[in-house]
Amino acid sequence: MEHFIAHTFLVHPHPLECEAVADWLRKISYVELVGKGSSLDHLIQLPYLKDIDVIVLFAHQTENVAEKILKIRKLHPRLKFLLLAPSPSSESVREVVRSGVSGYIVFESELHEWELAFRAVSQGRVYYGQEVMLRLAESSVETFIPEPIPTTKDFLSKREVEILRLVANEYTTTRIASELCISDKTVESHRRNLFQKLGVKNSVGLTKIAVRMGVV
Amino acid sequence: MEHFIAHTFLVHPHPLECEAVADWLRKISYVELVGKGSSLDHLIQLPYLKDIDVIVLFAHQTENVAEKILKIRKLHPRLKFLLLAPSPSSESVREVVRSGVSGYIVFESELHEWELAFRAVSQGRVYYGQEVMLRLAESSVETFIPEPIPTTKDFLSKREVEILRLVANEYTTTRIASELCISDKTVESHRRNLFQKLGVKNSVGLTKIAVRMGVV
DNA sequence: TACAATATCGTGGAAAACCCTTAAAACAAG
DNA sequence: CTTGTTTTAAGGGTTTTCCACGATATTGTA
Repeated sequence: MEHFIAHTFLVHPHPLECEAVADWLRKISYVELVGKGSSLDHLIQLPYLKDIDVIVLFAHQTENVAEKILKIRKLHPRLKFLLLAPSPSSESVREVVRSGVSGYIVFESELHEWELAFRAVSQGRVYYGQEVMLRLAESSVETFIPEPIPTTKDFLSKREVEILRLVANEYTTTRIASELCISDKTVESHRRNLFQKLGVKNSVGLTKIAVRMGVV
Repeated sequence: MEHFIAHTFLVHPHPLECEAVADWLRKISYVELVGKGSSLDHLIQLPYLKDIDVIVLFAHQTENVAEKILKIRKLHPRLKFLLLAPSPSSESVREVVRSGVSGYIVFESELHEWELAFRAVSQGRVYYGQEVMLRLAESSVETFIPEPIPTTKDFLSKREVEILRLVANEYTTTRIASELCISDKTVESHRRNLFQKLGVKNSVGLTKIAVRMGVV
């Protein structure tokens, strides 16, 4: 049982593999595949673009990908991208991440990692594979921390971020309530909504995300 | 009420300030000042060196400090250093941190921050002030993550680290118990010991430390 | 203005976490 | 072989979290 349905669009340059992957995606309970195409260009004139949650993008070279993503994201900032690509170079990884992809893993990733990445992305979090992280680490830290966060923050309301911060600061529900002058029950509601939106099931999960988001 | 007593040695190059700071330290309930000196060199031939928990080190220039610390730590790896120093340069910060100081804050830090740093260090965690972190971020990431961790891990037993990992992975007590084939009560014991050792009061706190330690 | 998202507050109940105390076996180090 | 730490465990509590159902007011925006 999943708490969410991700309306997903698949981009894969090889028709056969595109089809195969599409079928495979359709079998996943929380994925609703709304379309597929061989390149990002086909995507732009789609009428139902704004109903899409996640774009799963297979790219064999990351040359112009970053700017295309940037262009699309400018029109539809809520769109999330999960990029599957070859092991990146330190130079390319930077601009790709800055373009605002929410997830970035290499082709060689295990199914398990794919799952993790997809769930993270479709729930508004970010996920970078080990190889990507390594390259990012070689590049400057400054460009790496701030960029991917906004997606997540936009996804949460102001109040929710506030609650998230306090939860991750070891405040109890009661304490948060009195701090914000609202009812315990309201705090619980927010907390529950956070669970749902972030796809975790308790405060420990929230805390890890809060750390990753940098709200603590 | 504190859960710990930190046997502390103070190093300050200026006699007057050394005396003043020493007195100030003595007033703190969980500090037991076991000695003071004007330089690290005085420290090496101390007979009771291995009964010391924390060395609070005021250093106006960080030139040779790193190697001195390294030398001392080689003989007494359990010794923790809290370094008070001027705002560091990107070059110096790296080697200082690599020398294994557990805490590093600037002279200008507020009392509040001093307290945080001291508690962290004496409990085997690490604490770097904002300024230090910034400089570290400018330097490479790789050199920054791994070094300070071992102190913390030494401080925890193997089993405790294991429990910590599972807690931070959103496992419930019952789940952990069945995973490790031990009683719920045992898991609770470990969890409580972790609270005590790490100076936090719930699993959210543990989680944050686990993330910092890199066990998740 | 109507619709969606957000923020608010509730009941009731089950599960998990947390607190205090005690203590025995296993083990390493001195 | 004693001493300290780790790992194990239990009884008997309180508090907090989490879940499953609501419900109403506010706000922003198409």
